[in-house]
Amino acid sequence: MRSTIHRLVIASMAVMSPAVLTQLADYFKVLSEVSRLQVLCALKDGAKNVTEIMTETGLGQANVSKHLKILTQAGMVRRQPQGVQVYYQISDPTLLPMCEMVCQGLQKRLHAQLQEFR
Amino acid sequence: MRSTIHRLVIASMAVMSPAVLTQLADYFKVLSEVSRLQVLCALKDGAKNVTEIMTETGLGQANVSKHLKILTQAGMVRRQPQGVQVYYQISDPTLLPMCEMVCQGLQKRLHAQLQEFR
DNA sequence: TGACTATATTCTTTTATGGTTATACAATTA
DNA sequence: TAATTGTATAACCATAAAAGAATATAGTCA
Repeated sequence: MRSTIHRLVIASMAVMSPAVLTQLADYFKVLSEVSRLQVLCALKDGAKNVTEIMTETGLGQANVSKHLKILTQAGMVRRQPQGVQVYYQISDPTLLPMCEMVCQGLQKRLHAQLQEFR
Repeated sequence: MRSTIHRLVIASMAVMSPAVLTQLADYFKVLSEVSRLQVLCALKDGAKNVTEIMTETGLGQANVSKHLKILTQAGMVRRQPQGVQVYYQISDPTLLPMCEMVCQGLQKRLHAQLQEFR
């Protein structure tokens, strides 16, 4: 039997207009690049400035700056200038739980595939 | 104070290898296209064949077929041939709850932005 | 003001992908 | 077997975007 939350989810998906789907797609597109996920991981436990993010991720300066702009515009990170430096931190509280949810799903799927070899 | 689940999530993000990030990015990339979200919405309450999906989404035949292949390879939908027709249905149970979670986040963000005008 | 550092932006190249058209393949029926 | 219907694939074009190099901007200090 389907849980209440599951039925609610289905109901909400039923009424998704093209505009909402576009926003959803845009959100996922931001997360569909390894470099941006690396940047988010670098910010997992607090604010960092651009240089720190560069060294932690190994990405180039222009690259990091561009990705940070995309993440900021998507509302996922918050920008905080401090003198010459600019600190960024994750601002979207649903972001990490969602990534965790997806990872668990991927893990389960691999586990199921593994079972088929036995 | 941070909740337990939040700390667990942070802990798991901390150990994400490039390989895992790549898988995550690939997963999100599949969901980053409006057409594919439309297809998933068309399947929200049960299996449909390709023709039915075409009429519900308004997408072309080749287009739908390609998107369904991508969704299938990503493990999000399951393929079931029935004679000449091929039925597809959502196979990833975390998919709809995750979309719902993101939509609520987007909604909250817009609501907060709206408050700033008052 | 001038020099220096940190970050942002512009430009270019390259690659990836969505959509369409045409074609191929598979299953059913005459 | 031939014809028809449903689905998949191939080839093409157009667009989008990621990465790097060069340049611009902003803040700090001498």
